[in-house]
Amino acid sequence: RIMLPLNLTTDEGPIYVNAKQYHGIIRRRQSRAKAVIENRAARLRKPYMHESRHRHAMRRPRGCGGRFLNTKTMNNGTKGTEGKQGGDGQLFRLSGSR
Amino acid sequence: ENIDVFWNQQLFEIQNTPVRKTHHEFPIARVKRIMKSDGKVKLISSETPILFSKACELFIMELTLRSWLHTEESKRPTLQHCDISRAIRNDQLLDFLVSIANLF
Amino acid sequence: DNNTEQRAPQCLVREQDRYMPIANVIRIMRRILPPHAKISDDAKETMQECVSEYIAFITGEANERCQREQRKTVTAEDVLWAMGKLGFDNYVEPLTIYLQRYRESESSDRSQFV
DNA sequence: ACAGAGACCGGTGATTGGCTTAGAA
DNA sequence: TTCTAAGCCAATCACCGGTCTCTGT
Repeated sequence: RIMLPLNLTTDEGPIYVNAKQYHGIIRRRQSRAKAVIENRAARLRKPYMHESRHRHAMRRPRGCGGRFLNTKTMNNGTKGTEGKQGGDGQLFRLSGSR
Repeated sequence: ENIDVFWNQQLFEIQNTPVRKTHHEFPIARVKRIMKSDGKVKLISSETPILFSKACELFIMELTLRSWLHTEESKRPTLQHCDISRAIRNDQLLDFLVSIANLF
Repeated sequence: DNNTEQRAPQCLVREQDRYMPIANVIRIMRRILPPHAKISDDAKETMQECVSEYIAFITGEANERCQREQRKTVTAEDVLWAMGKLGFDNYVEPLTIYLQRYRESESSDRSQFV
């Protein structure tokens, strides 16, 4: 086991690593530090990646359990008088399928 | 140990699964892009990302299994971040991940 | 369409360039977990980051061997060699078999085309 | 001659959130 | 006990793989 050079970015104390991986870990650490400096790499993750897919998901019809539902099986009542019962096969949560 | 039977099982699967049609669990183009993120890499053989795709399957399964052992030890049904961190600290093979999975 | 994707100018490198698709990662994780097992969201993201680091770590070692031998192309043999040198001994034999079987299937496909 | 990069294109599976309640705390 | 968060569903569209030309070895 070999001790890694103390990293200033982390408050962690000495870290000992596998001798076989030591040099590779050092190289990767340098490469990542360089990438952070060049690309301003993201520290936090975005809530979603694509605006179009986000809008698609928001616009899709959902069952009363919040699930996306099959639009083909759904369309029974042509009028909007009662949308809840009938075609919606997902009215209740089935037990054991959280 | 659990890990040993895992590797015997995987070796058996690879030897016995017919590779009729080339179906990969991971997109080859993205494996190649991640490899290229290292600016020093110049050319990449066409079969290298295919090999890496299979290697990623094995790696994810091994790390998930090692993490799950700690999940069971804590009597939880949910594998969470701290289980992966414990798995990384538990084996020297995973030392290369200490930088990215910071927790203790 | 392309303009709508430019919302957060925080990072120049997109997540879809740095990580494997998370749905694929989750599918592989569930393959070895018991059916009743659950996975937290940050565990999924952590596994995603670990896989990327796994590729980059081994690629870096393989590429250094290429540079030492004055070659420009990273081959499958370079990757297998790097895995062995970095201590991933369990991966070498199964992946060697896998590579061998892959090459056999590909050469048989090409001989079929006559 | 060979092998991989890059550009193009058409098909397709990864991405995606509201509700319920399991289960982390 | 309180109340956070993971699974569930499937339709769009960004991306993947296949094919081509071009370049370097």
